[in-house]
Amino acid sequence: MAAAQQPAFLRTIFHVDMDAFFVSVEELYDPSLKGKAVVVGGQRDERGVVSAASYEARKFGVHSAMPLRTAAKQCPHAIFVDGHPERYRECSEKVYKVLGSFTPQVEMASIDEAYLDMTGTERLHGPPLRAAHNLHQRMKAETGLNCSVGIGSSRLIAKVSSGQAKPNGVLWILPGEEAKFLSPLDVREIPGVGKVMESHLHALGIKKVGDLAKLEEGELEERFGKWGLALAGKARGEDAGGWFDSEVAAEHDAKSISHEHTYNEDTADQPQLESTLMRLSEMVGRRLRESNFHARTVQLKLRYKDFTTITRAHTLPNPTQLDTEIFEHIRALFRKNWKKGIQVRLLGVHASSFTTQSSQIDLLEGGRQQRWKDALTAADKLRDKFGESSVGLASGLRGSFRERTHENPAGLPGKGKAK
DNA sequence: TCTGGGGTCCTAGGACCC
DNA sequence: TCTGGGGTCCTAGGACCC
Repeated sequence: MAAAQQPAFLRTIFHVDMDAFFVSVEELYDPSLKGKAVVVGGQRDERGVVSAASYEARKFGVHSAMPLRTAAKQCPHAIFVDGHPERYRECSEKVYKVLGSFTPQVEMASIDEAYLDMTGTERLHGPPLRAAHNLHQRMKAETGLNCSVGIGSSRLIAKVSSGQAKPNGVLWILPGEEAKFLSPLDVREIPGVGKVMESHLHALGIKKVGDLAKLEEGELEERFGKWGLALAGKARGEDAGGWFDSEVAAEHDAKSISHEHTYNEDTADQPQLESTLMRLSEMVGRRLRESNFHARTVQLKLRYKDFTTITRAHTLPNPTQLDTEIFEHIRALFRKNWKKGIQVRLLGVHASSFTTQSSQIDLLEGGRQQRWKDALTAADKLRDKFGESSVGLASGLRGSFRERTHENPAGLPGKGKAK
């Protein structure tokens, strides 16, 4: 019973969503962008998609995930800006600090949105609307950024209402009014309903959340499985199952780490492709070491010119966090699965099935691995100090890496011959 | 339209074990 | 003799989110 999964007490959840976050951060660095059509994510002629668009640009139909070239056609006068992830992370931390001063129960759901469990904070902050308006003001004063706040009795209601409050607004859905609030909205507004689910529902004549709520739970389950059942609960405003059901600010460990690269121009040049895999393996290995994870499974992702995409995984007998080991397996997967001569658009390296320690390695192996780990940790530190380009096991693109790749196929550090 | 990069979760089939 | 089934691990692919 979905209803039985609801907590016995009434919760007050805030969902705080920053308005056009990337664009707003760029405006802090360059105020002349204010009020203009701005597209963040790359230049107008580049391969890539829109990360964020200003409200002015949205008037011309530009939205995130749209190809940059399409955006340029729809809104020729837009200003195109490269993204600056460090800036966004920095601002996100400021946002987190402001939220944390209202309650310790803060969970960043992504770089620009958070859930707050404000249950029982009335004596400190007053009723929800007052708390939300204070928060809203403080956010502007301390970060220079606008946000919208949705308030509800579940994460779902809070999330959907912050969406309805945009831009720069606050919306509180009173307990008991959940179904009434959702009913006139498009099914697409429900988190988890994407393009595919939407068209399935449309095919059944279901356009609004209200149509969904009228349907038998059993029918939804029969048609869409576990998902359909959750959907029935969502139509009533319940956090039906999965992540939505978890407590706000519960700890979640990362489940996977990955890096991928799309070429500006497709290529079938093996040394170039393998050098990219080396670089991606290094990036993944580095992140594993930073979080002290060892991965049991490594996965190659390969996208051809025609966009057909395959993934090939390999599970290791001993978990690893070493660049060279990751690369060794990734390269083997690549050589086994790449159709030689066919142009490649994207490569990716993915690590998962984490353990906190590398399990059971014999002493000799262990000693060798420890020396590797020391060498790599030293390299990580150098990179922190002098930048990404200062240390390369076999990194870089084109020309310069080619010789290195040939003479040092395993990308081994230090002097002497590989092998 | 010509389609990024980083994630999470789900499904489904096959292997293997009991 | 004929016919089981559950559980877990692994892999591949896909929907979805920001």
